[in-house]
Amino acid sequence: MNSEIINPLQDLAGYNLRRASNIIILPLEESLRDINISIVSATLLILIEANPGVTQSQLGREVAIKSSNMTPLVLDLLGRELIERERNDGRSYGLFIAGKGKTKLKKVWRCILESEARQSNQFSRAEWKQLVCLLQKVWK
Amino acid sequence: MNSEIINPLQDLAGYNLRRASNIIILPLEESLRDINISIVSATLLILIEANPGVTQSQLGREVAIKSSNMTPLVLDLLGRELIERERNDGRSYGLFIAGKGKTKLKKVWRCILESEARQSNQFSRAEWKQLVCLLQKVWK
DNA sequence: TATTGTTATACTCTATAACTATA
DNA sequence: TATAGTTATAGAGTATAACAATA
Repeated sequence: MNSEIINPLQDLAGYNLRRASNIIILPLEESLRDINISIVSATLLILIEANPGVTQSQLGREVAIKSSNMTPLVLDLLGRELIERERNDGRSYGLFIAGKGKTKLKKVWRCILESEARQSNQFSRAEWKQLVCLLQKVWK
Repeated sequence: MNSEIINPLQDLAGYNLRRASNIIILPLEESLRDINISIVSATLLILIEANPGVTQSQLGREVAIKSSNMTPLVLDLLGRELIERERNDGRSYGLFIAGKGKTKLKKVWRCILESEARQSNQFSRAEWKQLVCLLQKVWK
């Protein structure tokens, strides 16, 4: 059966945001899976590279991950030698990209930029820019 | 510590879609929680009302829920007497809104329209319409 | 007293596989 | 052989509470 059904949600921004988000995120998650990293861990690597010495709690605030959930994520990245950490003081660490992490990041960025390109080429450059601009206005 | 960190993802459409989606969905989920229903179940109620007699598999195709995950959702709605179902043939059911479901749907729609209004009033009507239009172009 | 990080735990959402019965 | 629905199970992702060490 392929009959379409009526969807009263289809003109709501919230619903369309969710669908559009999924249509971009899910294939990206799949291509990241091929290089053996989750989208969350990939995000952490990118933020650590851009902010050498960042702490777990700073990362958590930026991407809305609670400290109790951050711990296993960071331990996993440490165990895979993608990042390193140094004591700042008695209670916090500074996080840094390790050698293997730099290699992984190149692959991560390739996946992300391919994902972005895949979507954006059905839009004019002006449309794409405005989409990003409107989205930022929604959440900022 | 409140120092902002650098985020190289902030101009990517995928990242902004996810952030924007969350900023709308999370408060909506909270207001739906107050009336004791999840966003997924609320979506199902709305689709069942708009398509009386719809089957579980049709619903699943529309909102990308696998049949194995649909079963407990439908059983829950049946158990709470929000929907009813009738045998179509030996293997499928038609789903219908029950009396309690109609009452629940009024509350659900109030939550959804409030959520939509909360967000849209920082945009001009033209901007909002274009946002929805661009989002539909992303996923359709 | 507030902050950083850890541990343990639970709940939701989603994914897979094996199954039944029906078309 | 394909479809509709069920069951069981496992994995993410996220939530809370309690805790130790430190500022």
